[in-house]
Amino acid sequence: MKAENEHKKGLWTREEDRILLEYVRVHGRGQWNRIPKVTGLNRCGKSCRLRWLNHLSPNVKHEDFSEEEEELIIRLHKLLGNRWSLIAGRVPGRTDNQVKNHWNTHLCKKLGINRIKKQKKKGASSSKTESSRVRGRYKLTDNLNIEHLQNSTKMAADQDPAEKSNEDQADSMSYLCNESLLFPTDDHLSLYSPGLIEFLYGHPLDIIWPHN
DNA sequence: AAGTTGGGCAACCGCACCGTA
DNA sequence: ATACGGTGCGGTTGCCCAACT
Repeated sequence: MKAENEHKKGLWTREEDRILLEYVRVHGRGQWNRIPKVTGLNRCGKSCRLRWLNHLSPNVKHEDFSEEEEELIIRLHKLLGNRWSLIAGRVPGRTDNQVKNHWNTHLCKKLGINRIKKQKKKGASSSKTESSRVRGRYKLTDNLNIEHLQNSTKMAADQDPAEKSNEDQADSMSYLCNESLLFPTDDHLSLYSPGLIEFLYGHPLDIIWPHN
């Protein structure tokens, strides 16, 4: 029998939260698998990590999504698809789980997107391993080619804005992201054309554009 | 009032990646 | 080269609760 099966599952109690918070306060983040041994908390490391990232971290916002956040998520989803962690990375204070849930429960409805209805009973997981296996993986360091990104976005920026719509630029970026290129951090935002930034954020950003 | 249904969200699962010994 | 532990990710499940019958 695997040890993981001995760990408690389900919703977290206040006391469990308190123990986990105390652990992180003393030891910092990481080494999640040590938590059961160190604290006696009957949760597996993965569960502890998830609880911290999604709920206990001081960086997590717990209030409802604002209109601005929803608009940003919709724009980012148009660009990136279901890359929830990438999307969440550009929505301050929101986790990938929050973004994913909000998209599936609210935004799909708002946008009139049909989702596959969730299967209520067991036996619905047959496609899970398949979807996990087939899913194209990406990671920040995978095929990272800043020069390629720079050239591509510069090409987009060099075009007459009147001739190239933001949606076209978004399509270009979608292609780049599908090619596993990095969706830029704040440090790399300046690689984007002003038009694309405005498309993503709904308003211009105060950025110095190196290729202007 | 009791039972049923469906939405919302927290949490789990399985897989992939990364670093290191 | 490879085995292994730790971590990250997206899809899915299951619980809770309000609305409905």
